[in-house]
Order: sequence, then structure tokens, then C-alpha cells
Amino acid sequence: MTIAKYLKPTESELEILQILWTKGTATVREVHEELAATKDVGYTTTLKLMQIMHEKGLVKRDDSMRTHIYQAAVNKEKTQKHLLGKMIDNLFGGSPTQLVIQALGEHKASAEEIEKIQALLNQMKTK
Amino acid sequence: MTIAKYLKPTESELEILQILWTKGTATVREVHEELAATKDVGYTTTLKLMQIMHEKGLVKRDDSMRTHIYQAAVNKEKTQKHLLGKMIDNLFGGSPTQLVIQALGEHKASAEEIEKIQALLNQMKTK
DNA sequence: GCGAATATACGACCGATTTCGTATAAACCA
DNA sequence: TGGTTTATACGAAATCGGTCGTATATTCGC
Repeated sequence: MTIAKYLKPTESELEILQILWTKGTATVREVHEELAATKDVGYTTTLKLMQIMHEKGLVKRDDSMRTHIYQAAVNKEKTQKHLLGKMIDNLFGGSPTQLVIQALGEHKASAEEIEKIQALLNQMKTK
Repeated sequence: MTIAKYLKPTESELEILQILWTKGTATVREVHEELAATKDVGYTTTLKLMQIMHEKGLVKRDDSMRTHIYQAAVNKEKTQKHLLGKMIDNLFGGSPTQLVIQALGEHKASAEEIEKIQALLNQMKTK
């Protein structure tokens, strides 16, 4: 099993990872309740998903107590980067610039955020 | 079946859509040959995929001749925008800027492309 | 004309993902 | 203490994406 596999969670796994990234640690029930707030899903489904994620190495858990405590085992930024790379390949013909242009064009950014991006671009140009 | 469904093509479907977006129209064989240049895949696999895409409404076809002529039935920019929006929500906490920063930081862009993005940013600021 | 090449149609399979029912054990509490 | 609640484990079914084999029809070239 390759590293890339760990960085390619499924949609459902990604939902759970986001919760774990935000909360730090959480029980199955906590994760489930957050999921159940926006979608109709059974408790054992969430449990099974998290067990599979554990097998895959996507999450770590402390099972020294009856109620296991989970946390993400994959890095958020690395996962973002990986999925972003895939999207660039699959949807933007391999051009990150095209993606950036679409993202900026279609979704609002504040003046402050624009400044931040411009600073980054200037930094890139000087190298 | 909802519109949103049409805008969520699978990876393989996206590969085919990209070819169709570029070529405008194409036969199964043309699409297949472009795919086969980079991956090992059988002709009937490509055919089946395109037939399924036709059922789903992702592509249109002219089947008045023996060799059918295909073209994309979904808009490129709309599809990009839709999937990008989902990724921003799901993976970047709703911040397009975060996505842009990740994309720029992790994937190389040429000086020329950087200029293009900067021009776009300047344009956004003046509004 | 006839065999080879090329086209679509269609069904089946495989692996992965997702869903959930059920079994079982532990903890809680009236 | 005994019933209810809450936890994990596990297996099985349903679905989906991707792959290909095979059947069949059409067209091409000698």
C-alpha cells in the first residue's frame, strides 16, 4: 500500500477527517452526531467507516477505554495538496494557473486576502 | 436525476470530457487513442464509458452514421466552478484564498502565468 | 464477393465504498 | 440486581466505477 493511498480518502472519509481536523480528538458518537446534523446516516455506518479508516491508517485511536478516542493520522495540508494536484490534473489540464484563475474569478476574496496572494506572487517572481 | 448529478463526473469521465472540451467533437476511436497514449486501456472500455456518459447526459452524440460523433454536453467552466466550489467548502473551510495559496505554493507556475494572475488580482482590487 | 477490420451493444465480473443488521459486552441506574 | 442504554465487532448486501469479452452488424480492400 502506497503513501498516496493514505492521502486519497473517499468522500465519506474526508467528511470524517474534516471533523477530526477541527476537533483534534473525538469519539465515534461525537463524529456521528456532527455528521447526522447534515445527513441521514446510521450510527453503525459511521462506526464502520471509522474502523475502516483505522485499518487504512487514516486515523489513530486510543482503545484503552471502552469508548475509543479517535484522531486524524494524516496531515491536513498534505491531503489538501494531494487532492488539489489531482484536481489540477483531472479538471484543469495540468495547469495550476487555470485553477487559480477560476478560483479567483468565481469566488469572492477580500481585499486583504488579495494582498496576501499578491505578496506570495511577488515572492515567487523574485526567485 | 438532478443537474448536480451531471456536474459530478467520475475521474474517468473527466478524462474523456477534457478531450472532448479540447477537440469539440470526436469519435470513440479518437478519444480512445488519446487516452491510450497515456494509459493502458481497452477500446471497449472507452466505448462503454462514453455510452454511460451519454445515458447520464454528460455527452451528446450524433448517431445518424455508423461511427457516432460525440461532444461534451456539460459546460467546462461550469463543471470546473462547481467542483472547485465543493472542494473549497469541503477541504478549505470555505476560503478560496486558502486554496489559491496552497495551489500556488505547491505547484510551479511560469513567470508569464504569474503576471496573468497578478493582472486579474489588480482588476479585482479596483472594483 | 468475401474475409479482415472496425463499429456499437450488452452483459458480466471485480474491487472498493457505503450501508446497515445483528451479536455481544460493558456501563448505567432505578 | 436486572433491564435499558451505549459501546465495539463483524458480516452481508447494495451500489458504483472500471474493465473487458463476446455478439453482431457494417464497411473496407483485395
